[in-house]
Amino acid sequence: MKDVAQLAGVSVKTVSRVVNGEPGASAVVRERVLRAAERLDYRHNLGASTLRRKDARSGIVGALLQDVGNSFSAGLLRALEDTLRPSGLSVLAASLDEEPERERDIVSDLVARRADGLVLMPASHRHEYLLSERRAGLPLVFVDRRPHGVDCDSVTIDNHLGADLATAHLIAGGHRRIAMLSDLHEIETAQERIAGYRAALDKAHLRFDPELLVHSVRSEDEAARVIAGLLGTADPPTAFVTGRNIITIGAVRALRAADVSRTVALVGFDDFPLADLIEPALTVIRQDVRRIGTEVGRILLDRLAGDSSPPQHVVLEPTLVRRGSGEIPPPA
Amino acid sequence: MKDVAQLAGVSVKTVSRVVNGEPGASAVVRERVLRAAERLDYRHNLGASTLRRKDARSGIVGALLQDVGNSFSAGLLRALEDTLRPSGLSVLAASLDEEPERERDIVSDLVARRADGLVLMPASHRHEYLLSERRAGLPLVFVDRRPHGVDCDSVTIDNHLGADLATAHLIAGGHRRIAMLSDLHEIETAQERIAGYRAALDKAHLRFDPELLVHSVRSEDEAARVIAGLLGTADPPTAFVTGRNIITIGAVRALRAADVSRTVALVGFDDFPLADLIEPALTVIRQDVRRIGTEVGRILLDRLAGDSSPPQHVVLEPTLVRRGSGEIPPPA
DNA sequence: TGTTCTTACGTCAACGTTGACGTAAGAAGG
DNA sequence: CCTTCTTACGTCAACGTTGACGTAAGAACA
Repeated sequence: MKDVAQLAGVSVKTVSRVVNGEPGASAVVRERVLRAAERLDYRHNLGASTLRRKDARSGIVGALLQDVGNSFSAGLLRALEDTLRPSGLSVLAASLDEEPERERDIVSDLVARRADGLVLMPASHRHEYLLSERRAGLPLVFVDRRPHGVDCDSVTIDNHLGADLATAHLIAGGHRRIAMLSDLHEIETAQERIAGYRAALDKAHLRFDPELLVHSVRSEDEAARVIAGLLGTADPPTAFVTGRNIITIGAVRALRAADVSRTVALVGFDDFPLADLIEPALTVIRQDVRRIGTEVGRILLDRLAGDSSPPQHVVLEPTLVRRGSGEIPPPA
Repeated sequence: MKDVAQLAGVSVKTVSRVVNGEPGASAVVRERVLRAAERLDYRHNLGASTLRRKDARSGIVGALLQDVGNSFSAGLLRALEDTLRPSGLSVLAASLDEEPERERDIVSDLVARRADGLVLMPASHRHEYLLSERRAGLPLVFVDRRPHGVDCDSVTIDNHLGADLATAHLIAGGHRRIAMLSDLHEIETAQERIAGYRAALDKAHLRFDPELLVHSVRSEDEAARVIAGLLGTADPPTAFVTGRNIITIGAVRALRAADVSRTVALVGFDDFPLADLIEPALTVIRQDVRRIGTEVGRILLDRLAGDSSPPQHVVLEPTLVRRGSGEIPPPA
């Protein structure tokens, strides 16, 4: 900036004015400054700028997601980006892979970077460590999972309802032995889905069989193995509810492998691209990822605009999408 | 920092030493400083730190991708993140949606943020605007598309080969009327794939029929419409090559709708989750997304470590994955 | 014993920028 | 004509941090 000022024959402050489009610089000077900046390949230093400015917005929002490579996190990231960029915010994305330690590290990095806000799909279960950031006024929006120990905004879906819908749908179709495969038990979302499953059984006065509930299924392969095992029992389930997209995929593979994909029913949690094209088309509980991301972005923007009302907890309702796999009747 | 220093009864410089883990602070003082920092909720200001430091690494790498929500960009982003984070780099991701203007805006934003490097899947066709950044030493790695007008590293796949493989595979299967649907014609990648398609036809001495080549297909729906149209002609194609994942999906839908998914062959460019589960399973040209991302990350890290050798142009070979849809023979 | 080295600090300026404030010259107003 | 206002600048300090350098006290050594 000093060099530009010298070349243009003005003071640094005038260069600053021109660069920031502030008034107080004549057209002639403005032109001269811009040419000098051009000649010297001058680039504004945003870091120095935000350091000096009072309102000091870094223009960065951190998005700590489960895995930016999977369709749920990726879709969320995209919706978030679309909502925030028009306001000049950039999104710094990170994958947590359910590792609480990573979460802490990345949060502290983002705090050190003076991120304007944080979107968190937490890997940890307790969030007291965020209290001081909240006190300092850092906007914080939880997504997909609720905050525990810190009072902040969140956007989640009604997991209980989703699993209930899935299970009840199968029951309505005549099934009485319905197995459920669920994600890591430490994840609250997974627990809620299990609760929804059990609630649907209860409502229908069906006995809960612990054999039919397998939790902490962590991979496609594991899901496939579990299903193969269940199918091999004396009194196998006639339908499955799968608690997460990768589990659903593992389930499809296992049902195919056992050649029962047209005779055993399946309702998956989470929709994904092509779910309607596989055979039979997958009946799923869909969460509107785009909507979730947009809500998160909106809340964040409101907070940044100064909204200091009490934390909101937006709970979106998932919907049942009937496509075939969930409408297979039990054997007569 | 000043406050921490005062509370701990030391100078700011000592606080700085403790915060940065530099030697020259006794255990007692260190402890006192840390406690004071804790008490005051002190957070290190990375912006100020990098401003002052000589080597001034911001720790940010920009990733300008086509759409962080689609599986290709998302997978790339994830691989990139995994490669860069161990070196303390965070990834700032952005979607370009094939809009050159966005690309410029975001690049200039990242330059102003003093990003340590840029990963670019460009929407623009000429890249001279990056010359000054390169001169300034900004590491720049193009991915999926080659740079034009700026000399920098790139990681691409051999698109010509990929389309050639796909087409030749269909020809070897007996097909003689093979249609190709391709992405936006301005995208070089799309042009290369068309060239590969034509080369395969030439090698087999098959006449190129312009009616069978449709470019600038931009959406799933458009792909479906185009295919429906082609199937309705007097001498319809017996096989399709689709130049991109969303086109492939549109094609699957159209073939299903016309009830010819088991009689018309299809080879898609780009693999995606579940491609093996649809019926018939999709034969595709697969690019190893993980590998691409890892290569990009590696090059970037090398450059940041001081490697100033001439730009590398890594070209990875895509592979044909036979699953069924591409092995359907032409009607007798 | 004096000399040199080491350790553990402190002081000060600078990184690139902008807010607060000052000022000179011309315009506007009486 | 003088006064006041406006415009177009310039000066200076400060944002939070760290590099360069200084120094006092004790350790090590001859």
